[in-house]
Amino acid sequence: MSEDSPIRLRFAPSPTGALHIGGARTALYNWLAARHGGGELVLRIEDTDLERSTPENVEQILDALRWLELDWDEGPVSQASRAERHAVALQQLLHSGAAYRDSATAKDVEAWKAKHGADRGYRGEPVDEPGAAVRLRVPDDGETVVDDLIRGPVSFPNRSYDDFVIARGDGSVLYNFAVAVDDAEMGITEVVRGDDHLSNTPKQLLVLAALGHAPPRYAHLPLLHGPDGKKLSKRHGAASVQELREAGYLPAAVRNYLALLGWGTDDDTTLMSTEELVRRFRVADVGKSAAIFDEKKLRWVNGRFMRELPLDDYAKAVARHLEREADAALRAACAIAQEKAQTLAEVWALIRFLFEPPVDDEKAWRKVMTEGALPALEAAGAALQEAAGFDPEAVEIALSPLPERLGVKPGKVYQPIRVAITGTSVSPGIFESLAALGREKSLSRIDSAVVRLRS
RNA sequence: GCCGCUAUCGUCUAGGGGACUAGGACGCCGGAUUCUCAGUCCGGAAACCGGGGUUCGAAUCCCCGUAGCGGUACCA
Repeated sequence: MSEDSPIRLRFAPSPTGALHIGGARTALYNWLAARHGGGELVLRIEDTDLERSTPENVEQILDALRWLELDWDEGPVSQASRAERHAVALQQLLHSGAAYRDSATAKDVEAWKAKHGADRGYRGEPVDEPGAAVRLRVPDDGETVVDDLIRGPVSFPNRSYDDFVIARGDGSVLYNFAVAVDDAEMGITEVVRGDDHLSNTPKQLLVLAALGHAPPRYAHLPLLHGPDGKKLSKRHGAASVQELREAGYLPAAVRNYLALLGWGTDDDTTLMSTEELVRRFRVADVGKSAAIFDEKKLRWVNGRFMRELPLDDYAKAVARHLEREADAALRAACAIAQEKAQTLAEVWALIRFLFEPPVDDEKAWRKVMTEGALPALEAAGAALQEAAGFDPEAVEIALSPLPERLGVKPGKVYQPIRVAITGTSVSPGIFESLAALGREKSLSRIDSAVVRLRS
């Protein structure tokens, strides 16, 4: 392994829909490996599958990568756009005899296997039909070894592989062929991708060998599973990057959490800046077993990142998520809520009362507005009316003598106030909340509550 | 069926023959912070898939089994 020559990696998603969390992690690992090693990252879109590869799907993936703040040095290169290069390589194999045309259908292959045994790959007969599919000749003996950076050498018996199709009858080329050609011609030195490609790698190695190309180094990442141990999918909640964004997670937190899924530091560090991730990440240190995506831990990581954000950045992130202006009012609101939310989506419930009338939470009202509530609110209103100022300290000075004076526990005073000004029983600190609301609105909301209690 | 990968607390992991009475983190449970919720702090329960080897000694190495996952398309 030469550390001296610059490495070149690629992230090569197929645009069949939104970018999945698994795909996002693969992108992240490629990005971290490239940045760590001072190498280059190429973005290649595997769009040789005609129907499913729509421009919308491609845009969705680019969008997700941009949101994650994972940049690339080259591309996006459309694999389909390299069709001419693929055709040249295909001709080369046809001429050398490494590949041949075969008219066998899937059914024929099945029948062949029924006859020859399931442990033996299909071997066809060359035909002289221009419209027949092209298969690569696979040796009957020996084995093909994938020297995996994560798993070590993994060998596959050649005879268990079919002479697989590398080009359709119409001349369009198939995945395992296109990938091998592209990786070689684009000068990729490390292929970091999902485990689901491990069994396909020998085919790519065979193509590379037939073409006379040296193979890149491979690293196959363990797959990501949902909480039920099955492959991650829509039914597991937030399964795509888009959903993560909508759920109010911070890109930096997502990067941190995703990095930890399958990779850990030997000193148990959990929270890391992206710079630290880049500095410490090594593909060879990635674990071998599948990991389960646990949104609870992501929430915790996200909460930590949110609390550490400078107020300005915090307000901007909240504003973007709420699609509002990051104005002074929002900043002030964020200031009292920052310690309490784990996701951007949770912030609004905490600060809503500053922008809209109290919410209608009947349950909270019934629970809090009991006998002692009326006198408490009347006393609070009077005290706030006379308060020397209306910053949190002044509000506290005005209110703190009330519990003792009324002979009740503090909660009996503060909770009714909370419900009166916010409509519900959960909010930021009561003094901060009152101060942020302002004297006028605070008094009028307390008044309204008093009126309602009297009726 | 065939080929392959994987297997430490519920989850993410540390561990690469003796330092392991198996460590950390999330989550969970309990306590504290006497304004809610959250946060923070303290404490607790919780794991080496099973069976054989190798070795003075195995979570660590080997084999078998079991389970999970992946591949096996003229999909990517």
